Amino acid sequence: MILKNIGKHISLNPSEKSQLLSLLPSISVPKKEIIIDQGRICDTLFFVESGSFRAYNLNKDGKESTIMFAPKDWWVTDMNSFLNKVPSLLSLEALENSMVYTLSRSNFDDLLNKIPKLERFFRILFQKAYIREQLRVLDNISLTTEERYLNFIRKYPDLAEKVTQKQIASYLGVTPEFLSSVKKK
Amino acid sequence: MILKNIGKHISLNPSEKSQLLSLLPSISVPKKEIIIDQGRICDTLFFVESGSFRAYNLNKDGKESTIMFAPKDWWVTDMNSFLNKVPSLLSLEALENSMVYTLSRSNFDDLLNKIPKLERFFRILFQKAYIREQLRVLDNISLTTEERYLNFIRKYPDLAEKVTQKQIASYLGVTPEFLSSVKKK
DNA sequence: AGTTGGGCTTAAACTATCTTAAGTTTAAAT
DNA sequence: ATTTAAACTTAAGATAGTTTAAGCCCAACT
Repeated sequence: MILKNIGKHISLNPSEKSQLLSLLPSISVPKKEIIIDQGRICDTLFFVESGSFRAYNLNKDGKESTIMFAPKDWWVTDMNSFLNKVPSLLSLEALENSMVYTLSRSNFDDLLNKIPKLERFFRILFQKAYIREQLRVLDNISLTTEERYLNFIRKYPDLAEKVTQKQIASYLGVTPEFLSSVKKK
Repeated sequence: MILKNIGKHISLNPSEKSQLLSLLPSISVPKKEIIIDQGRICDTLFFVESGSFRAYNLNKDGKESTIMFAPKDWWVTDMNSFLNKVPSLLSLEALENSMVYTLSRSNFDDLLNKIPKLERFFRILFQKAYIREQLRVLDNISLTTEERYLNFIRKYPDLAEKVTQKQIASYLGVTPEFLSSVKKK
């Protein structure tokens, strides 16, 4: 699945494929396990082969904000921590039993040097990630909670069934109580 | 300035530099001129050599939302429109008399093929843009208007003086009246 | 079977933010 | 310099969202 994901944007020969896979050990993650800890430096980039994850931030008052969901076939990490070696702002938790490939920061750097085509792959990946986040910002500053909720279930219908409403509320930036009242309308 | 900007992440030889510059005509843009029109496909990537810009979206009710500011030394476009050839969601307007380099989509593709090192440059550029937008999303869903306003003037002190409060309010996602009352506190 | 805890709903009281509208200040244009 | 339009402020009343608290349902544990 990870090769197919990369194959969407670039094509690798068999030797490059095996080289890549050798630097990407996979691990299985049971439901509720946390693979990125807020406050620690995160030096691993993950690819979700199966299952799904939720990334959330906990503020000083204990309020939880869901930064992103990572369903299968997604790359995920705290990119700021991964790139700049600063403490992570988020924790990443498995929503269900999952399988991920792990790419360490040093292997990431090595891979980009050994297989320069991967620069293009990640360039496109981050370009799309940037677009996605920018659209989310626009949603956040211009739409009502109801519109954002409808957008969410339209864009991620599968996720919407898998996660709790409390988590959806914290993704939208409202309380679960208010989301509940919005849904009733 | 644009060569210095690129030099932050990769190094180009003189021939590459001249090849690059030959594909990046520069234009001067008078204050208030619009160089990206919401609704039209945007096939140009801009680099702000001097001056500054504001990108905003206008919704059906005429409400304006500021998606981003682009001060000098920034790359800017409607990335979704540029990459996917869909109508632009934003208009880009000069805040003052400015100078920009323009890179067309076809020259962009050509350059990346001719100078593969640029893949790395843009990979890093988009990686940082993604991080920035993700932090802004977290701000939007977890902070109060007051906190977001203070963050804004702390992160962009120069911009905060150059733009109107109406524009800052529409960047934060609140009305100018409310921002005014927040400032009074 | 009984208990515990989490997630969902409802409701009341409270706070944040919007809308509208008026008055004032600032900046642009003549 | 005068005029005009836009930006900023203020304030009152409306709507959106939070907080707290209670109750219900369902799954997990004892």
